[in-house]
Amino acid sequence: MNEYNFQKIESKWQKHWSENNSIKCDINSKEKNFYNLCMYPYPSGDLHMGHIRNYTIGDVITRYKMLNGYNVLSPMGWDSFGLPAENAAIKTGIHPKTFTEERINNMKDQIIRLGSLYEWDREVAAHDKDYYKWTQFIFIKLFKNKLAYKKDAPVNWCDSCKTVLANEQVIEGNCDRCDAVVDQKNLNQWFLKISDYSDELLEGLDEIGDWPENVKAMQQNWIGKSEGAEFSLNIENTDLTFDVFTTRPDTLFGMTFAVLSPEHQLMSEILSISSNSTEIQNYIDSAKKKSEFERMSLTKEKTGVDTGLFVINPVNGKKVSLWIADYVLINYGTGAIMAVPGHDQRDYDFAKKYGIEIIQVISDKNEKSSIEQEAFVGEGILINSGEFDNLESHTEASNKIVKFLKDNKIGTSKTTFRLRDWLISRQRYWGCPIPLIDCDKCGMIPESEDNLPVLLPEIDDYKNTNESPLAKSEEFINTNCPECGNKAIRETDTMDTFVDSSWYFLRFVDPKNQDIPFDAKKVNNWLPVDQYIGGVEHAILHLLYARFFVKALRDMNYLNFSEPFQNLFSQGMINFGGSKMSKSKGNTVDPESYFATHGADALRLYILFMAPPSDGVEWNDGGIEGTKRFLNKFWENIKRLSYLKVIDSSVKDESIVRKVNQSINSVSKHLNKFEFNTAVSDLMKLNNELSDFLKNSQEISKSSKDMIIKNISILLFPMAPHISSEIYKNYFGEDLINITWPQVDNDNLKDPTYELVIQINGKKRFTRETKIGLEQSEVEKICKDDFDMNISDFKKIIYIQDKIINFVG
RNA sequence: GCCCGGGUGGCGGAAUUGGUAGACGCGACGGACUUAAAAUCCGUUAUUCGAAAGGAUGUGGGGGUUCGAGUCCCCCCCCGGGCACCA
Repeated sequence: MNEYNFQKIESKWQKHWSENNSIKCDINSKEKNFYNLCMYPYPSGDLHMGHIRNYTIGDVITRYKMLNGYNVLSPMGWDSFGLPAENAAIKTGIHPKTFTEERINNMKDQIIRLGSLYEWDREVAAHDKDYYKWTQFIFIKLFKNKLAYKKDAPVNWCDSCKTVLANEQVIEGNCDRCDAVVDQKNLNQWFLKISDYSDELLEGLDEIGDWPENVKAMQQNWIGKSEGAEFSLNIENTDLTFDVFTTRPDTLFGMTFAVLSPEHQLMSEILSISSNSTEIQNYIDSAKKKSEFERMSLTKEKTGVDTGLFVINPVNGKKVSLWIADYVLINYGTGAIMAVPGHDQRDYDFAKKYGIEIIQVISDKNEKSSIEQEAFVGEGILINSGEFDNLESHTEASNKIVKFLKDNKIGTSKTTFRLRDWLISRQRYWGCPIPLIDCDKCGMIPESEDNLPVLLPEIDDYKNTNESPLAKSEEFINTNCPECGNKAIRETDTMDTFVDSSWYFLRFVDPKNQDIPFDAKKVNNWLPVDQYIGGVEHAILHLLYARFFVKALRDMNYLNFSEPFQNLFSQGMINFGGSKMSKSKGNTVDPESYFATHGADALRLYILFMAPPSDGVEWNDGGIEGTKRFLNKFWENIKRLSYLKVIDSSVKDESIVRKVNQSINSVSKHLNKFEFNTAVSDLMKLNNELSDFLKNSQEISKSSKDMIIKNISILLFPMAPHISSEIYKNYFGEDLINITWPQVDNDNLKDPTYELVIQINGKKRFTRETKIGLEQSEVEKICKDDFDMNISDFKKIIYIQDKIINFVG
């Protein structure tokens, strides 16, 4: 054996795995299937450390499962539609397709260079017409099932990107891509009806397998279910009514005013009957001018205008004033509220500012329930509430009052969600064309399935003005209606790329199917994904949309399960210089350079070793030296081990063989629990033990030598597959990938001696190397003989076998 | 404000779930090899008192339970992430 030449070894094995189709699952198998999936990446061109961490973890799981006898499906593909390719095209004139595919090739090389095993025959790319044909197909099915619709809506418009953004893509009023301020604009847009599944998306989180609690919590927050009541208020002396939603029906008697959002549909009627119409019009105009962010950030000072009109409280007939204020949002609930300043802080602030009456209707037994300084939102009993006095808030009284509303046909119980429908239209070129046709006669008609895919047209200029660049192609726009054959116009918007990624994990099971998006039998056999691995940045958007897609496809009979991802693992971010690595900050660490200087195995080990994989962590350049050193020492140790004189007796090897067995035990446990950092440290410890053994030994038995080299290679294989494959091949002539993970020998786990801790009153006083399995009396004797202790002086002795003895007194 | 995480040496982090706190690695310091450096190897490395043997303190802070607490209970502080005028 020579020096550890990682360059040579790594390229040799990467070639070997590829040429031998080392990972090739039997898609028709029904037994021991394991679908292991890493989130497919946007092809930015270069792998960054986040990818490295993601794919290293994924590859550890793939290889570990393979050696444990699983039929592993491990595919990889590309989330290859999206803005960067298009922006580059505007700048350089290179076609987005050319640009994208160059980057895919580059990134694929790097993924292979990391040593990750993927079944590349199953590769899919969102921009490939063989893929987006089926994205369009699914969209049409959604449309036909009334889960896709078009409507005029105030949308988030980024004037820098010239496109609309989903609510999820607006971060504190700014575009999450370019950071420009997002405006409100009214546009005719496509939506997917995710709100139909609000309840199921929420409840599914309780039934799903192993997902990080924080991801579940984030989705719960996002869906934002709240239960309460809805009832209508009548404007005095008119036949105008509007609905209000409240989660606190128990405070209904405390309503001292009502508020409409400035965008409320009753505005024109109110303007026509209010004596205050000029002021109202001014207020509506000024609210319109404020961006959503401005409105939200002005949390301290609430503004509003009195309509001079009154509404009647339906439970007690009390007349209260009607206001218009922009602290009431049009797109939550009904866009109108009953205001109970005594028990809601926002209403309280407003009432104080405008001198509106504040009534207390809930009282606690202690003085804490005063409403002198602020609203009282705690629990208590109802007061000033007529027949409902003395009921307990919030639940009991709410139930009774809701029942009253129902019985008197005033209102009803109601559940409201924060989750809105998913806006998927993008006025962009590099995305999946929405396959619909607008016919004057027939309306919105889907392209006939035989004509799919609706191909992206070739255009000269990718810049968008105020509509999608697709509109620049006359050839594309002008078509015939699939129903009546008359001239008709194509939809020119493309889809949000999150649509592409909402079903790719289904296509992987059947990637070459020319007739349907995927075969139901195969998908039902392989899904849900057994292990999904990706960054926490997708905790809400991608994961929620994919869950929605699966539920919708299930209801359209394309599959028979409800959740796409049984188990989810979110790896933490790798930072550098205290913040997220990004090209604009110039604080990136390029993984590729480490392939050359340290090797993929050393990089993989360091990535795994640096921290628990779900934690965020700071990149430390010195750290990778440590794993490189470890691999060098490991290589040298195996070499020295192989040179030892072989003898028959294995008596002297017992201890090191037991250490190997202990490592089989601990590495297996840690891998099962995703504790890769401690799995690596187990192997480092074992390597140190091996160094010590080699320092003191000149000879070894054949069986011990084989046992050590064999098992230590297998244990290392999931994490550092190249070096371990090379060693295994050198010694046993076989491909490690076909070997079975070792069983723990439970009879040989415990060391024969341990360090007994002798405590007096709970404090450590002495330690002593001691045989395991001793009775208390034997240990007491040791303490007496060796440490001169007078046992009878103590009141109480606590003995935990093979651990500790504590003398109390 | 609400909901999740988390707080352990100079640093990243371990700790069999109540039983020797600081494994493993990085860094630092000392030594060997070398003309020298790198690489490699051997030591030391929580703080503090002590020449040493040895002692005291120590897991964000304060209380408690226990023979024994990083781990369990109560109160408080700080940091990271998510949501937020959501009625």
